[in-house]
Amino acid sequence: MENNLDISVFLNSIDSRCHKATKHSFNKGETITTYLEKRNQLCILLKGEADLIRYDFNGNKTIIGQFSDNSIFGEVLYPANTNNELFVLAKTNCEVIFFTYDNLWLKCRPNCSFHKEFSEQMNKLIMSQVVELNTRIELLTKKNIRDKLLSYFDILSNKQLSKRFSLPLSLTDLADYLSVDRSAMMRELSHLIEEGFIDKKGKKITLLYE
Amino acid sequence: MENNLDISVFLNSIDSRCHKATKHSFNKGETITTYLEKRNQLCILLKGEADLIRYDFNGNKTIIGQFSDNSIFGEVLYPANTNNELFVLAKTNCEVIFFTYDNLWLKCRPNCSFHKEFSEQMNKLIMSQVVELNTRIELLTKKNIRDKLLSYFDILSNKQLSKRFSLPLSLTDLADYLSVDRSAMMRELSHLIEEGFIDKKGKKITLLYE
DNA sequence: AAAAATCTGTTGCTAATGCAACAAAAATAT
DNA sequence: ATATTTTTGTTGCATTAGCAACAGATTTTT
Repeated sequence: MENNLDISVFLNSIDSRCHKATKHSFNKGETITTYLEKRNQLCILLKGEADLIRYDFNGNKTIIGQFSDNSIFGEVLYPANTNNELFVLAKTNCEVIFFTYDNLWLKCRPNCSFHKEFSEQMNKLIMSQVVELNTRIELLTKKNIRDKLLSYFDILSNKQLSKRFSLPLSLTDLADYLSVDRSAMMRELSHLIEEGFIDKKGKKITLLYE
Repeated sequence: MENNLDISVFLNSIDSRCHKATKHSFNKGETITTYLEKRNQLCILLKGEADLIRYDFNGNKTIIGQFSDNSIFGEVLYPANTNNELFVLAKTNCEVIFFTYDNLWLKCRPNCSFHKEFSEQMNKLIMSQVVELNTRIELLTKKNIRDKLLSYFDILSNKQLSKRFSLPLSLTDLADYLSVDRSAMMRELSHLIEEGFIDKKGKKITLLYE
């Protein structure tokens, strides 16, 4: 928590301390960036929420990533990918820092104090991003919707230290996050309720087992 | 490539330059580490191949991660997770560097030259890990086996700069990586061949479209 | 306060996928 | 060189999950 504050303070100081970084604001609905072939952009979301959207060759839209405060994203973190169009869309008003990857590790001057701090903070930031990604993979590798839901609830329950917790996402977004059909997920939710595994009142979920 | 060499040289020097890191060797089949509640371990695989294995409450075994040279892994990169047992198994003989996360960012002394370099190299290492993870998520979020396979082939084709390339994994491992049933994947492969999308001779795949 | 957009909840149908089981081929160990 | 283990390939069957479509509730916009 304290750590999170530290990082926020640091991130908000970046653009005034380093001329290689630029800050931009976006309104809800605007496109923050597209992932093209140049593969050199790295971004930090200072404020707001944004989705990484994929349109595949069939024209299907999928939300493949969801970003909030202190999330990092950008082309450099993605595999070169020919057949998809990827772009980041502001879900709410956003503030974003942009870097060019090539410049990232070039020091302004030897022992530049900013870059030293930057390098350390960056490590923590990316590490927590890795935890997020591994969490998602943990869920995506479950073979059926029931296990995906139960594992997801389990993680939330752990995080909020209670068998009773509230969903941080809309059910529509949750279906995207777990990469399953929304209606199929709703059906499975109903079954879990019928069978007495969980209780659900709006966004409040209670685990009834163990 | 050159960059990779740099990193390897650096990584191999770690244990002689920092007393907080320890190097261990493992034989094929040995358990490198288990992910417990302590949540403080970070590891770098210097040499060899290892799998991150999950046994869930039903006793199902899944390979949820595959590591090779210069991969980083360990509890700190994983969500706290009660119901699963996770451990890393050596697929071949392995050399591994172990850190305790708490110690990671504590400098030996102010301006310790090792930790400066470490911090920078670590950034690159984790970033490439993030690319790997995003690649996997990109694949896992495809709704059907066909799209998973075609996207995977696409990425390989891009990487090896040719419509003709060879699979770096056994088909069994590939099914695990894509998190699908092996026999269902084999069936889909057959269909892709029948329908003339791809050609397959052992591990050599040729894309016949576009 | 009304209109528009988004989210929730449900259902029928169908295709896709997981599971079990087995045999042949290939790779590894003895 | 032979035995053992792992990988590949295939099939039938049952279940799951995707898709399409719709209505009511809720939220956001005007």
